[in-house]
Amino acid sequence: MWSDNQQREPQDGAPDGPRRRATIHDVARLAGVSRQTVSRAVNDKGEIDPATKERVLEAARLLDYRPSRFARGLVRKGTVTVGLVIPDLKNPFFPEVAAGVLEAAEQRGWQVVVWDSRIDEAREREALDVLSHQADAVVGYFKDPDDVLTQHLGGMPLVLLERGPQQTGFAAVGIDAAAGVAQGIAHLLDAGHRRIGMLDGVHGPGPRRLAFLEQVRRHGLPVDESWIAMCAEHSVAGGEAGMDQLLDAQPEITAVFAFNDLIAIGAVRAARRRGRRVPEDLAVLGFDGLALGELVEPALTTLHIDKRQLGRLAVEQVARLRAGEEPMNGTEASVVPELVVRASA
Amino acid sequence: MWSDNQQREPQDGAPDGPRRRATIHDVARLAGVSRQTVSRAVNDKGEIDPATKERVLEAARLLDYRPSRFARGLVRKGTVTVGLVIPDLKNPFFPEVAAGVLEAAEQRGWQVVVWDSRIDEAREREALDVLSHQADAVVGYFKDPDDVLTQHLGGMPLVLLERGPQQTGFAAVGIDAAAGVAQGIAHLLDAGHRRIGMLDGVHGPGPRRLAFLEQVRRHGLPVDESWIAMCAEHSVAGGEAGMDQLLDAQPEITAVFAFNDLIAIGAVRAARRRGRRVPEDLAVLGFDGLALGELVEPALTTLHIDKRQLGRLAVEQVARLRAGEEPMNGTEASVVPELVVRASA
DNA sequence: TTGTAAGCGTTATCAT
DNA sequence: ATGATAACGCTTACAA
Repeated sequence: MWSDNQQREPQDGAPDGPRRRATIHDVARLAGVSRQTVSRAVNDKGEIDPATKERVLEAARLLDYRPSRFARGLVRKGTVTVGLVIPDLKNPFFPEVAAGVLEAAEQRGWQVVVWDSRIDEAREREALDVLSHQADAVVGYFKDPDDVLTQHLGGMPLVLLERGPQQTGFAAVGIDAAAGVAQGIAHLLDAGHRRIGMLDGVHGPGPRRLAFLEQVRRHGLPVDESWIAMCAEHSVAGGEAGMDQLLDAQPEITAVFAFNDLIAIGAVRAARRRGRRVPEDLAVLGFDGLALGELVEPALTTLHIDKRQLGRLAVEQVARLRAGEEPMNGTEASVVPELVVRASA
Repeated sequence: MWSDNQQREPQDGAPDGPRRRATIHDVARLAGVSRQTVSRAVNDKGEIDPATKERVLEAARLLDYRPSRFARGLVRKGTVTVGLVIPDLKNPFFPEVAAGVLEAAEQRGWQVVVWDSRIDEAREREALDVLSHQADAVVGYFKDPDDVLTQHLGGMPLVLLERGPQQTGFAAVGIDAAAGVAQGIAHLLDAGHRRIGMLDGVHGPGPRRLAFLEQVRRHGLPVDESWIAMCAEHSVAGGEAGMDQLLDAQPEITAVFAFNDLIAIGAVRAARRRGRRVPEDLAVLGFDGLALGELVEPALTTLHIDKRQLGRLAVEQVARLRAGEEPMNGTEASVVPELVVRASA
């Protein structure tokens, strides 16, 4: 029987190995119907006898049949998968961005496959290599310049997170650092500070540092490289180390602007460890608006960013790209920080 | 020319709509070669003239051609996608679990599509409905009982997170709450506490509460329902509310064991707000070991869980399931908490 | 080096 | 109500 079906049956060496998955054909055979009928039963379309339907479903159950998503995808269009590349799941900032991406994607019926690049450029590229085969578009944080990205993209649409128009030609969603920092420095100025340092988190002169320098110069405050310390890590530990450095270089500062909240919290800890009271002796201003900032002592004054919105905007850009519309750059699509005054500054 | 190709060209109504994606066929036509040759060029196999290869690649570029992942998946086996369902990306606990899942999945060359169920059982089911069509297995947090899950699984393998053998017949990865709580209560006892309350986070008598009751009774400490308060939310706010409740019901307690760190931090805040010093008047013990616990004041004593490991173990279970091996339950595969003593207790 | 043919597992269309 | 047949877009033999 079925002698024409020269299906290579598994050798049955291992008693319980991962056998070949059952196909619609197998189910049809077992139920004694055509594949079409199986399809109808499984997708419960009408036009099928309840009795045969039950029989088919039973056969499917028996064989542990699940339709191949590939075969389905091939014939039913419209399954969209976007890749999301995040640098560091341990920084509370990024899970919130991810939440925004997931939320917006779900509303459109899209799926999101996530990659944790762990702040490693090689891993960023690796993510692109893989995702360019598995996703319809990618959203994420990348350090590489446009040409390198293009190389690993294989033509797949990309939306960059936190990149301004000067930094990339790709579609992007930015943070209006200038607007944020202006508020922050104004606040420090109001409190009487004239000697303000910065704890930066990136090497090149990124938007936050640039904005800082502009504000500080506009108000005629003293500043040069020694007023800016680099934090190797975007973490509390990184902030502590950076603050130590900064305080060694410029002991006279009365306020610091930190690249992000984690660094700011580290700065507070280092300052206190060195005997300075915060904010009395040293004011600390963060950038992020993490929930965490409310829980530390003193509570962190910070430039709050709507992280979910950042994620949502990115998905919106993907939609534009897919629709063939003109993508926006990180100035046109951006979220603007809002000063939240708490105790630290 | 090509008059046999009755391809329905897009009506070209919208000038820039999302046209039909180019297929390997289109590229072949444009380059004047067979589809096979295109395939060779794109996947850069050998056996192809460098000149034609270049010509093909150019054509592909022109048409913005990207191979269909569905067609590919159909013919090349081995693309594995696992779904990950997480209840709350804003609780720092879960991103770390996710990081573990991502890490282990990546090592196996698997992809992970993530769903945020936002602690909503309806959304959990929805996630299963979708993922049962798009993933090869699912890992995650689910509240529904086994039979409901089965219904939405469509035969797809499932690995439950933080579920013991009494709670599910599915494969699972658990947390050895009993071992953890034993350490915690012993510590409180050592410090002289005899009146210990609990801030629970789930309604039914979950493993943490059960373990708490067992320890407390074993040591002959007083306890009844009034010693346990429910926190509606697993958050700092939830912890504050719960602590208020507990302190109203049992003002005499000198220590609390909290369902998780966020709740514990809320408890500290509520206690202090009500004029109690922590830990002098009231000791607070958390459960999670969030990094955050080191940053609050006083630093949180907690039962630390290796969250990444939890995620890794879950992926390992998926591998077993796929290999047809016997899955483990949440006792066989589990992570055991470790007491980390800091200032709060 | 290149092309032809067969199949991967499904669904849509059109008969029956 | 059910079945045949033709796609869907790609890769892997096998020929040429």
